Amino acid sequence: MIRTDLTRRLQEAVERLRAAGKLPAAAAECPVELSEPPNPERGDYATNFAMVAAGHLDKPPRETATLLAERLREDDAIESVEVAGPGFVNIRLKNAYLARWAVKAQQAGESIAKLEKDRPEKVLVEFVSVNPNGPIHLGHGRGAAYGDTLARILESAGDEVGREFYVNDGVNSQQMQLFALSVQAKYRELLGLEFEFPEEGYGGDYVGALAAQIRELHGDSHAGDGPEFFQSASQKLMIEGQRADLERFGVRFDTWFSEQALHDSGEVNAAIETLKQNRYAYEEDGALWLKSTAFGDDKDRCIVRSNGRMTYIASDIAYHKNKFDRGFDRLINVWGADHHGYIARTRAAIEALGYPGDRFDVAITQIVRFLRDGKVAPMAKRTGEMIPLAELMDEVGVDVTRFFYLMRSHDSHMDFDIDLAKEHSEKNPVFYVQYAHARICSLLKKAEEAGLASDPEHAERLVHPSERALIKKIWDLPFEVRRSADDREVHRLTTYAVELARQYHDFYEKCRVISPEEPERSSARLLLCEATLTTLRAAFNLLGISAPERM
RNA sequence: GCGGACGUAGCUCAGCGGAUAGAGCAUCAGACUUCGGAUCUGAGGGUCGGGGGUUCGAAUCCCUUCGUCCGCGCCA
Repeated sequence: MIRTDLTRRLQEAVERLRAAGKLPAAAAECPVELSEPPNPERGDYATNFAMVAAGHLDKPPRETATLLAERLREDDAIESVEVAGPGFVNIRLKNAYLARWAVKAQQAGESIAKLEKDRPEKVLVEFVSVNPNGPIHLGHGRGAAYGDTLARILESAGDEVGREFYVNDGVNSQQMQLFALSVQAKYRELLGLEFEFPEEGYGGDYVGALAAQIRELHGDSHAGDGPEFFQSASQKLMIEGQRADLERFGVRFDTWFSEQALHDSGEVNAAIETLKQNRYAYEEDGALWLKSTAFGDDKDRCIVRSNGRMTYIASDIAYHKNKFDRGFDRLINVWGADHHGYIARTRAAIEALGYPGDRFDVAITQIVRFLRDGKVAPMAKRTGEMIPLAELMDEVGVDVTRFFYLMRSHDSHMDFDIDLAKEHSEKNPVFYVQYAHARICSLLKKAEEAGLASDPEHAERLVHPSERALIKKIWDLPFEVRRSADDREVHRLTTYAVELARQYHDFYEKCRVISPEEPERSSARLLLCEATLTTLRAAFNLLGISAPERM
């Protein structure tokens, strides 16, 4: 990409200055960083090398900057260089150099977002993992959108990525038993039998609908069955529904990993044995405890209750062991902020089993506050007060919903104004971005009708400031992919998409593309349009939104 | 009380060590009888919650204080 090529040129310039004795040996230690001047009139790129180096080199920044600038002027990619401010070196690139990058972008197509990695990692992203006792609702949407896009970005950045949904289907689970009892009560109610709805049970409308569905599938003969039947039957239906909603949301998992399978295979018991052998499990008050305090947790955690039943932690321990044993180099768990307190104990368990805790990362998505009619709208499965994700997809569409979640940093609290999302959906930035795509499609069609086509031979006709800015912006995509992958900051891609669209609209206003009287310039501009089109598509792909040709 | 996240334009949010702090929405004023006006141009609007520090330089890092939110189960 342009930035890496230019950085290499800067490094070479520093190296040559050092070899010529104009800079001390310590110069090699200083990183060369590329930034952009505040105003494009000052140059295409800038470096603060001289200022960073000042501390190491014992040389005034402007002096170093001047030396560097002189050397850079000899570079065949560089048009001009100026030293500015406290010691910035501003660089203007040659038109011909940028034109070559326009051609490369057009040739690369959507693969412009793909990066090569020297040592690709095998990464497992576990996300959503909603309990099978209710539909996917708006509260889950953020983790779904974030986790999925993170997986797409990591793949694009060169890693091998698995996506996994952990299904809490354990028969030990108190929550699931309570849910099963709630369904059972509704089922009996449907049959006109006596029923006892559990205290604190699941009261949402969907629970009644679920009971009716079970009745339809399995008949009326289960009134006497225990909660096992109802848990198993409801789980199956809930998971099917979750899977369908998520697929519609553009989220597909490689594996749906069953918690109960860990118990059935004996992996949970085996993991507990290992912990005992490693002396990180001990008995007290008739229960079995994980000595997680040995790894920095606040308190030890119960693995097996005094009544002999296992806690969710027991299966969690076996689960993370299982992930590592499947050969993953890195585990990324996407959790909501309400699970923040579980990081320490999970990492402790991993280390107690002898696995590397630093290979376990948790990305926390902050709580979303939903507003409706100007009031906070609760999102609670227990009471059924919630808005299903499917409902929002019905009303505003998948693209708007996904983009909305992805626009904000996963790490910041956000307000989701449901009314605003519905009423002003046309003003959502996603349309701005998609419009750029549709506009190019229609333009290319028109050009074809006029007998004009792109041609790399004339790329050097791209000299207008808007054309130059667009080429640079296009080549920022791989750069943003790299940064987003490294920092797990997925929302940068939405910002990028808006910026790329803006740059295109700007170009479109200022540079007439189809002009038969200037066929060479037209073909150069068409090439740039094609490069923008595929780059937009690459970005949309990462965000999981569609690329409409007409709107 | 302890731990964590967050306080940036009227609203929703970017920026997270660099040169005059940005965008969208909202408000106001404009654009070639249009290669799609779902676009573009401009204006107003800010003690970056408050206070200390670190350094050539802080919205960004550290400390402190106030405010909001989330955790702190032999629930998942």
